[in-house]
Amino acid sequence: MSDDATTPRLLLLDGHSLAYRAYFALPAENFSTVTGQHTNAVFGFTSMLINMLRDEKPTHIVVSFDLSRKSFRTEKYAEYKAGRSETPAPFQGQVSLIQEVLEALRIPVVTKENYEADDVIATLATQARAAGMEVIISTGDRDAFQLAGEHVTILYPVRGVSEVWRMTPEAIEAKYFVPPSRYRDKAALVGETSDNLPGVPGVGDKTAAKWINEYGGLDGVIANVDKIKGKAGENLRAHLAGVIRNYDLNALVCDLELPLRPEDARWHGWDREAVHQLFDALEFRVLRERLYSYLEAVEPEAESGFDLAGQVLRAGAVAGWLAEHAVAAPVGIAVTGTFGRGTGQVTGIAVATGSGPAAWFDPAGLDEDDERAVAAWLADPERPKVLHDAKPILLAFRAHGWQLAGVVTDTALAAYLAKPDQRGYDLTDLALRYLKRELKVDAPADGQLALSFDGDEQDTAAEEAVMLRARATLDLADVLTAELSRDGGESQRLLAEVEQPLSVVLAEMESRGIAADTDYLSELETNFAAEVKAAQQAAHEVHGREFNLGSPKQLQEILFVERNLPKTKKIKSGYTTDADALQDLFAKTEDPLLAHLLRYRDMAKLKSTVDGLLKSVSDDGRIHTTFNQTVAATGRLSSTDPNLQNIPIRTEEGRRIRRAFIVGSGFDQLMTADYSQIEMRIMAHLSKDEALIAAFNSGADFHAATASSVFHVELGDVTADQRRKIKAMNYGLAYGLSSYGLSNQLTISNDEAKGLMEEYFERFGGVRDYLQAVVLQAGKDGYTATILGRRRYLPDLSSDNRQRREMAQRMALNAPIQGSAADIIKIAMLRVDEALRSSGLASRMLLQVHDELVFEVAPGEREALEELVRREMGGAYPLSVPLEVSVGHGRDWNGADH
DNA sequence: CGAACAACGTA
DNA sequence: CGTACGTTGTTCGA
Repeated sequence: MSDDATTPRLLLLDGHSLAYRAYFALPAENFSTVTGQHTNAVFGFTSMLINMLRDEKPTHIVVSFDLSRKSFRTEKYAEYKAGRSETPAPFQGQVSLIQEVLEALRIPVVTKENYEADDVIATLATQARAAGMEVIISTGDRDAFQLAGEHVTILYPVRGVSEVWRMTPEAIEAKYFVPPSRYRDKAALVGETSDNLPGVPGVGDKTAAKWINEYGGLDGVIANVDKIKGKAGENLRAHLAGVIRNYDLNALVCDLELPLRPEDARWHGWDREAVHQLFDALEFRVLRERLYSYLEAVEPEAESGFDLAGQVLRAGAVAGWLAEHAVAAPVGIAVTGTFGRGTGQVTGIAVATGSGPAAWFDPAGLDEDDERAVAAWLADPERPKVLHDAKPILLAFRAHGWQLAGVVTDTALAAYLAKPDQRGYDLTDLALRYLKRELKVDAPADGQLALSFDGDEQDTAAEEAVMLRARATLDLADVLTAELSRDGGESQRLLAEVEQPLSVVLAEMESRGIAADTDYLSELETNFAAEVKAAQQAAHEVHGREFNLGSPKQLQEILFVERNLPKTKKIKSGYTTDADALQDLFAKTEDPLLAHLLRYRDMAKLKSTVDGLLKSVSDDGRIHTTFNQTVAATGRLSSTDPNLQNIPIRTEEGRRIRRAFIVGSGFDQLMTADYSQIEMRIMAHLSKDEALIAAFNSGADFHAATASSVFHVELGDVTADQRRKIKAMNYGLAYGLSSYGLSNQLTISNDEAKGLMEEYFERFGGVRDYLQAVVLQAGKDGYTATILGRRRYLPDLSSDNRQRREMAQRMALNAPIQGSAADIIKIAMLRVDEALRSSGLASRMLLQVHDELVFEVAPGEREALEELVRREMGGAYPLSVPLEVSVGHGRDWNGADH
């Protein structure tokens, strides 16, 4: 029953006692800040506390401290705890620091004049038991053992700060031979050196226990004192007064008047910002990580209510409200509406101030003054705003005719930079995680929200919810800004100087879209559909009956059972039928069904791609993708609805789809500009490998140049096969390629692949050293970083599971390279955008495909645009090798290839 | 009807 | 047993 998750668990700590233990367990000279403050006791105490939070999962916590060395016990017996040495100098001041830690963690501290911490703990433990709570007590003072019971456990620190003994009644009885209820009796007889309470000479735990158990407690021992024989008996009679005094003094007081009841000590979590600042000051790096990783894993407990002075503004009231509340201090903005495809419609706008007032208004219900005021406010870069995921909102505002400027924090982008591996960055989730605030309140309970609106009785729950989101966004910005500042400002700069400005550029690109030739797409669709049908019929004919070629399940049955073909690689549901495997099978068996099947797959894929594109053409004849800025853990963008970053290019038939992306009216042609081998260039830069850098600086074909090095042949003598193999290596390196993988891809033996890799690293040893160093460093830091300091956390690097660990290692190899490439093209996009703006060119940027940018060229601007783009892309970031840009022009995306 | 899986397009 | 994505289609269980 004590495991019942609903039973409240109270953790009681003796602050002084634990701090003192920590002080002697950790060498003071190893724990001090730059200012000379010793922190060993603070560190040890906090470490013990975190462990107990983790292991005991208390719902309620109280820490008690002794107020001074004097107490009612010293009044009774002046020698009590006398003889203790003076408090060591390095311990001075650490208790107050511990209290600061507790304050930041929002853990209450209770003290009582004239009593010791143990008495406070005994009182709270007694009250908590009466209230049905589980109690966990941690103290280095053994007197507390008398409190142990079925629902009261003592954690007694031993050896350093990381080990405690769980002193259950059974453990106490096993160690001292008496139950907790007789612990006082035993302690009175044996004495307690640390309290300066001498016991009976020659009497230890065993003798005392024997007497106690024989006579039924200390009372019985005293009553029968004359019956006890021997030297021990004599000593007992000689020291009986001391024993009685000990018994009197070691009683814990269980009925103190305290300012707080156990029920009031429910732990609602911590002040993230305060912890951040305090741990910064204390220089607790590791401890902070431990605390964060534990506390963030805990299911947050939502705040039940939240004060917000919100009002629904009617037409004519908006201008005034904004003038009063949305001026110099940042406000949070949340909107409702529909978004996507480069546009949007806003149906409601909420604005929340940090001080409390919030408002909601309907953008369709504004009078002329309001409309002007809202437009001026939104467009004013000097009136700061905080939004969650500003891009779609910006697009919806634009559709309304409003410009948006002055976005100081986009909390979605901030949360992404803080933890780029998250599934999503939904405001509701973030509010719960970072603010412990529940936003999904359909019908707020009474008194949760003071909402004043004049006039008509109406349901305002929806408006309240949006205002709460606006406020949460504002509050989230503070927390995330603090979070991103932990690395010395690099992340904050990445946010303010790259991601946030980029979101505006992306919004423009989405808004523009790219012109599509729908007639041509329809024609393609018909063509591919016919090919699909032909391949399907041929397949059915060969096999002699109809079946669903699109069903891997049916396919397995047909291939491996009915046609009895050799088994392929195992997958969860049997054996794979993927293209690689079918190719292999065809090479082995020449079964004509396989050829038709492969043809079917190709055509069906192309057809579905064309179908998707046709469906996504907007009324303006253009396709408006959505660039997602918070999805890829490495820092890349992604493209959805439709995905324009995976339009076929490798096969001739696939390339036909690219011809459907055409130059729009009013423009002359499309231009593409892409970085050549940017990832290998980054590899050269980061690894500082002289040979690799030289290969790039030679200006020759990169794969041929590296192949000539590896195979020790002249550049002109590199064979196509040699180049092909080294090209595969070059690309594979950045992915953590194994010799097995390489042999698979090149269809060569594992030994040959191994030899190839050895030869490669023989010539490019710096690359191998770099890759090893990256994984090692990531293991130490817990994260990788790009050239702009974009982090990716990889906790699995220390996983016990080999598969997970090796996966994390490959991610660690790839993330700095792929991510730095993403950094560079993002900078390039910002530079190009700015240069286009300042040069007054009418040409426009339309798409980004990881290392490629697609432009629409305005009449007569071909040369100027090319020059501008080459300059801005090429100079985006200085590497130790040139950033080469290749450019192509054409009427369509295929023709603009190069 | 949504989740999971397989397959496959891109960099 | 090579990284990062998104989309389509099928299958399966709620």
